[in-house]
Amino acid sequence: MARGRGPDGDRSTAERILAVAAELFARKGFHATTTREIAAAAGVRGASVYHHFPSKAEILYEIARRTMEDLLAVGRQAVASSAEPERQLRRLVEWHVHYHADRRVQARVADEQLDALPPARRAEVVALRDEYEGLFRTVVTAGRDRRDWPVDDVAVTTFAIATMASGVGAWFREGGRLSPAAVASIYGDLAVRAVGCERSGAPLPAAGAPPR
Amino acid sequence: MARGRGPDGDRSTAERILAVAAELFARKGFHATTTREIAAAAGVRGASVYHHFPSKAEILYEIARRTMEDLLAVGRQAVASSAEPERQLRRLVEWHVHYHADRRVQARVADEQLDALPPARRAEVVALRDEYEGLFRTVVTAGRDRRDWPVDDVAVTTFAIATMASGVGAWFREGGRLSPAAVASIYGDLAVRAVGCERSGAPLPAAGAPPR
DNA sequence: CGCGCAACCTAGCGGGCGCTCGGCTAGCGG
DNA sequence: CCGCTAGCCGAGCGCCCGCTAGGTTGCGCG
Repeated sequence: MARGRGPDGDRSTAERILAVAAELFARKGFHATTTREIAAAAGVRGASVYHHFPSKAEILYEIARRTMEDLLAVGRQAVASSAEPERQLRRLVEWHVHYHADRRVQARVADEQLDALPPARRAEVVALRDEYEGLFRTVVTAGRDRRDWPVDDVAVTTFAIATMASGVGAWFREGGRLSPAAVASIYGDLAVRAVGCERSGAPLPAAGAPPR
Repeated sequence: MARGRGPDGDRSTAERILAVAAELFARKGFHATTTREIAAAAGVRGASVYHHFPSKAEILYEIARRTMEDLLAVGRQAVASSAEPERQLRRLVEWHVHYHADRRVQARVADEQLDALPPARRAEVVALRDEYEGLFRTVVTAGRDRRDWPVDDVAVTTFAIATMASGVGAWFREGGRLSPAAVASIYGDLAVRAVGCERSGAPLPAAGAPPR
């Protein structure tokens, strides 16, 4: 039967499990969250969770993989949106921050809970993450080589900017003082100034939402 | 007896427990670490741990509190070392990074595992952390008001810089390509440029180690 | 209608967890 | 030389974890 559907129950049970598990993993961590809690939050009994997922770890994997795939797609479009390194970096950071603000729960899980995955699954997600970080590295390298950004060390600088931009997930709350777009713009400014390119630059045509 | 002491056994058992627990908490997280693992790594049996600490959570608390107290002391000296906001910010970031590189295990635990503490203990450590973050906020505010740094939003900027500087604990390894001082200097540059103060500035008399 | 199966349930297994109990032992003060 | 105690241990308690077995329900469909 399809009991979960209808006016009150939203989406399918599997999707509801993913949503509430992400919330719990983000708030308490993977190991501190029990399958019974996930089940209760999703409105089913413990055993029913295992009708949709083979293990607790696979729930985490599904959340993390989807999120990294989304982020990678957004990042690729950010880089493709211009040939100018400064614009590429600003868009990368803005969309990264925007995504982390919009979907902060999933993004935090994907950033912080990977160590809880079994090695093979962890490797899959880390591969996606490395590919994503490669976008930042490429753009910073291009800025240094073609636009003379005063970047001491590409690897360190890249990682520092990515870390900074991900940090937004730790404090951002929907409906707070600042909109996702406003926060994204602030982080974009910080990033382009940090790498030392001169122009303060108009914050791009629109600091708008990432695609999808 | 004082069995643990001597040529091979280092320090007291209590200190050894704190050291190996920090290592395990940093690598696998608090909830994924068992008291039996801590005991084995410290060279004692499980029951002996409870001769020195009343609970696993109190071990985490001791690590986190000590670390935040150290960091706060270092940060206060960084601010006191100059009256010029740019120098204060650079020193704050450099010493923060240097500390995170030198004691990355403890620092990561203090940054990332606080949610595992019981509420009262968590509040104590968070109070120290808030005081520490206040140093950054004060310096950024001073730079904006007295030196016209183009800071859009003090709270967001402060948090972004602190997040960036803490991120060094995720990748730094002793004996790698860069020394703690070199990494600290790079992060110092990134921070002062990010807030938009003009001078590239000599990297201060010495980007040396923090006190203590 | 009545079969098949997706969805969900109740009940509970096996195991590892944090932690405790009571006892042994070595070194120290008197 | 004896008694005290800090330090450590073996044994194990009680709990709750991830997960499973097997049954029930009711919709989709021929």
